[in-house]
Formats: sequence, structure tokens, C-alpha cells
Amino acid sequence: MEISFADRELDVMAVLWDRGSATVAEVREALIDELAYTTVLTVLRTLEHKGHVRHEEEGRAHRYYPLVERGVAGQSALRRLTAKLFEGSPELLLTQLVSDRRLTDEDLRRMRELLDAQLKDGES
Amino acid sequence: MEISFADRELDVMAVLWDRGSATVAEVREALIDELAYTTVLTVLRTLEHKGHVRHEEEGRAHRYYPLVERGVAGQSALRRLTAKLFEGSPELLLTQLVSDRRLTDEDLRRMRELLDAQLKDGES
DNA sequence: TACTATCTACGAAGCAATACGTAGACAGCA
DNA sequence: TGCTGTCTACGTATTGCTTCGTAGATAGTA
Repeated sequence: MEISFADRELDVMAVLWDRGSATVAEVREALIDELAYTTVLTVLRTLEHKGHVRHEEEGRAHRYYPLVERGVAGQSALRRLTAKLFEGSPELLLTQLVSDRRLTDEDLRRMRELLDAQLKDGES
Repeated sequence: MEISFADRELDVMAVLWDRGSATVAEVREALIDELAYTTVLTVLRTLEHKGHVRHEEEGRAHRYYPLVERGVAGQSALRRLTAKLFEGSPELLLTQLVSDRRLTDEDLRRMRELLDAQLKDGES
């Protein structure tokens, strides 16, 4: 089961993930683009309709909570990206990743440790 | 300048990237979903209209060539992904990438070697 | 010549995403 | 009580993506 978000939906989800939860006004505040209040509301309602968020009453307002974990959405997106843009090779993706930004040695070392840890996990 | 492709457009681009170039019939053949001939043609024409592909006459048919490199599109997509789904941290992205159980130990080992190579480069 | 297969060109329909306006509910305050 | 600001609900316009049908051109073949 694949999860994916349209551009604007992803913007909104990112706010919910960052803050844990948010009201319409808070989401609107957090977004870079200046959207009408009702626009943000609409996005949240469609996300709710799709089952990606839920809401609770908070006074007269609604507080929205993400129902999809950021990691799950990330995993899904990474798989699509790997398949379509990196010939199915995570290695190629990593090549791109480290060639784009100038990562410090410290960054690279941490990333290598990460791979070490994962490899040791597999051995057990 | 950000480049992005819709889902079906990406499917088609992937074929062109894999093969270097292709006619409408070849793209149609290569796609997993069975689409009408005109559907594939339309996608290619809109891609051409956007400047992402070009075509040359080949007999009565057209042969389409990608004008955007796979790597450039990949870079663009990776940036978006990092920003929206991994809080701007390539390290978090890698964590997610390597935690995918679909990766073999061999994949992980090669990725570690890649980072090793990158680290040794940095020392020189 | 007439038929068939294959191609492009064009148009249109359906749907989802995006964006916003208006109406109506309601709390707080003058 | 009446005004103002804030909220949801609802409707709607626009745009882009996707899909395909039909028409017309043309090369090859009976």
C-alpha cells in the first residue's frame, strides 16, 4: 500500500509532523506561501477525507493530527524515487545525495556508522 | 529552477532514460500499464511542449529523446524529498533508506564503500 | 487501384489538486 | 442587544494530468 501526497498536501503534512498537531490557523501561519484561511482548511479536509489526518474539537476550532508517520511517507517516497529516477539502485541515489551537498567528513562518518550498524543488525 | 514530473510523465521519461531514445510504440511497449497508443503520444507531446524531450523524424514515426538528464531530475527530486519529508537532513534520509528491509547486505556494503571512498577523497 | 496497418494531429472528457468566496454559527465585548 | 472577529461548511472556478476516440495522412500489399 503506497502513500503519496500532492505538493500542497505535503506542505501541510510537514507542518503537522513538525509540530505534532496544529489548528488551521497554525498551519496557515507556518506555511511559507500566503494562502487564504479556507484554502488551508480545504487541504486539511481532503487529507482527513483520505484518512491521512484526523481532528479533535478544541473550543470552536479543530485541531488536526497526522495519522501517517513521516517515516512511512518517507519510505514510500524513497522507493518511488529509487525505482523511477535511480534505476532501482539505492547506491546511485546515495551517490547523488553525497555529491549534491557539501557534506562534512563528520557527516560522512556518521552516515558510514549508520551503515555499519545496519549491517551488524542483519548479521544477528 | 526546479524540474518535476507527474507520475505518468515520469514513467515515460524513465523509458527514455533507460533506452536513450524511443518511438511512441517503443515507449508503449516498455510501460507496465497498458495504455492506448494515443495516450502515450499525448504524454510525449506534453513533455515536448514543456521542453523536457525533443523528437526527430524517423520514417513516418517520431523518435523521442530526453532533454533532461536523469541525474538532474533525481537531484531535484532528492532536494524536495529531503526538505519536506526529512526535515532538510540528508542523514535522516539515509537512515530511512538503509532501514528499508528490501535492501540486501550487498547493497549496504557497496554503499559503505562509497562513503569510504568519499572520506578518503576528503583527506587528500 | 483498393485495402490495411501505422502513424500523427486534434479535441474532448473525467478527475484531482488548488484556491478562494460566501454564508452561517458563535463567543466576546461595547 | 448588536457588533466584530474567528471558525466551519459548502460551493465553485481553474488548472493540469491522464486517458482515449476520431480523423486524416501515408506506406506497403493484394
